[in-house]
Amino acid sequence: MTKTPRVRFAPSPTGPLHIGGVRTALFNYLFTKKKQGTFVLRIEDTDQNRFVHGAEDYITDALNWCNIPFDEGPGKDGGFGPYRQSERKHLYRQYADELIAKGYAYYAFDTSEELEAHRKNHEAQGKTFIYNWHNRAKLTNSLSLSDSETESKINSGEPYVIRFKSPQDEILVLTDEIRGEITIDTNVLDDKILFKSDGMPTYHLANIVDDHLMEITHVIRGEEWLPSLPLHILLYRAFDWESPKFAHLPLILKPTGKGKLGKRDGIKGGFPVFPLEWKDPKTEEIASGYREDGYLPEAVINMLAFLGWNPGTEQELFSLEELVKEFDLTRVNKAGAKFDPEKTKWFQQQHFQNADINLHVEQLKNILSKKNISYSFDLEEVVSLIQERAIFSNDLWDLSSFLFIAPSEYDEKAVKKAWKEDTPDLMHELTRILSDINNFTSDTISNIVKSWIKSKEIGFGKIMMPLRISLVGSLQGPDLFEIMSIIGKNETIKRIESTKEKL
RNA sequence: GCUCUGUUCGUAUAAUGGUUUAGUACACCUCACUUUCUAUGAGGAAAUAGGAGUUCGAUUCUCCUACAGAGUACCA
Repeated sequence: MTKTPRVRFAPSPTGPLHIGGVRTALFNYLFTKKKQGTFVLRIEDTDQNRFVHGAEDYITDALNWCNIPFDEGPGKDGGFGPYRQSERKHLYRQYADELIAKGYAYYAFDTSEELEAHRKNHEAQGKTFIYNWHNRAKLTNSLSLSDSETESKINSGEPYVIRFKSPQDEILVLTDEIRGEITIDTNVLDDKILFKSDGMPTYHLANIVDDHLMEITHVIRGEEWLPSLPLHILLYRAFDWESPKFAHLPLILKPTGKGKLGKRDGIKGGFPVFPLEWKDPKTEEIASGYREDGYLPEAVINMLAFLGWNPGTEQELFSLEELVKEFDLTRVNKAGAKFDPEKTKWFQQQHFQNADINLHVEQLKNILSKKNISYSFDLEEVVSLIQERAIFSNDLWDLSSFLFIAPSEYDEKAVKKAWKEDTPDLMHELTRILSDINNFTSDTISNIVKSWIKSKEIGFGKIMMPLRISLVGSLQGPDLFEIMSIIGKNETIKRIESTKEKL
């Protein structure tokens, strides 16, 4: 009997959460929800220098918008709080001390400058400087110094860090849920700092302590953490704690070129890399977000889920519930995936088409009231007319604005193509025909107008194109007869006549 | 440099030690539909990085090479 999982998403509040982070959160969510487990949000703010105001709110807002809210986290205590590492500061020191007492860690007094000099020195000789068994006896630490020397240095207030004493001559075989076995020689590991001279733990210590204390069963995180896995496993061993299972997700790469997806790629490619819009508090710079660009959260989630995962069937369109049901960590890919903005748009289009029409009616209503536009149409009719050509909610307005506002300018190319010498006369005749129609529905208009055109033995384009220009302003848009029935007889005739005058 | 990880059409991916002419989707091209622009439908082109080995048989397993990514901070 396996216990219900507890997973955590542990971002640091150094800026807006980008879609790679959202995907990590999503995979955690899907994994744990499939087994009725718990999704914990933990804020890793041990580096006070990089703290960005508003970033934490952004993270929770983004998760909520995506419909993957956390069960436990800041403001939602589940008995394992607090959930910000800055608020757990007092906890970590004792664990570092425990490791020292057990001989798994030691004090080190080397300054950053000294270490930097060593690195440069080694580099010049073509070697790599690693702070570990190889040379720690030659450096300034509690292993090379006598106990009294160490004590006096500490008592005199000299700054120090606590380092992990990584073992010598050991081959570690680690298991990753996605990648399988990973082999590593401990001799290439360095003695990572666990506790900084500013009194804060580093990521590694805080992470292991918190995962243990919060009873995390599965650590699902980005591939960039894979190189730290040996250290983390070693730490669990040193504490004599049961280690959670680990899964490292493939990275999301730039759509073109090399490297992982970054903020600049979005600007360059004209697509958002953030779920929500973000305004940098310092530079006032605005980074666009999927929400503000009109994407549905379902579409973003669906797209993200398919970056590095697939259900093994040919189904591509999934609701969140379906994803929860189908998700399986073993079906996650190992290789990094290039991000595809086009495919994202396709997911959006599909979800937009499948969405409830009332949602679109509401959206359009909001847009209209924002623009202060009064109308007398049935908006549901308007939406059903244009829905199939819309991808984003803003398209709803772009595609229907001509219904609400008569065209005042006409597309030049269209006019040149369609407005000929005999057009005014034909249009005049058309208005007379239209005005005689009593039942002004699209079917009736269509029948009457079409048979009139046929009887005149001229091409459809001769009538339909100038008519479209009159009603729409350009040679675009949905079915003309539907348009006429929505805007009504009077408006239709009015538009034809005013166009005739202007052209 | 060193360590780890990875490599199937342009992109995301499926499949299996043999029933595969390697499937699907996006993008691309062609055609159809249409009064126009979309949308839609039908069709097309397009891939197992290279080399060796194991095997009756490898895209699938092993090794080497190449390439790519990540890590290599008192950042997470």
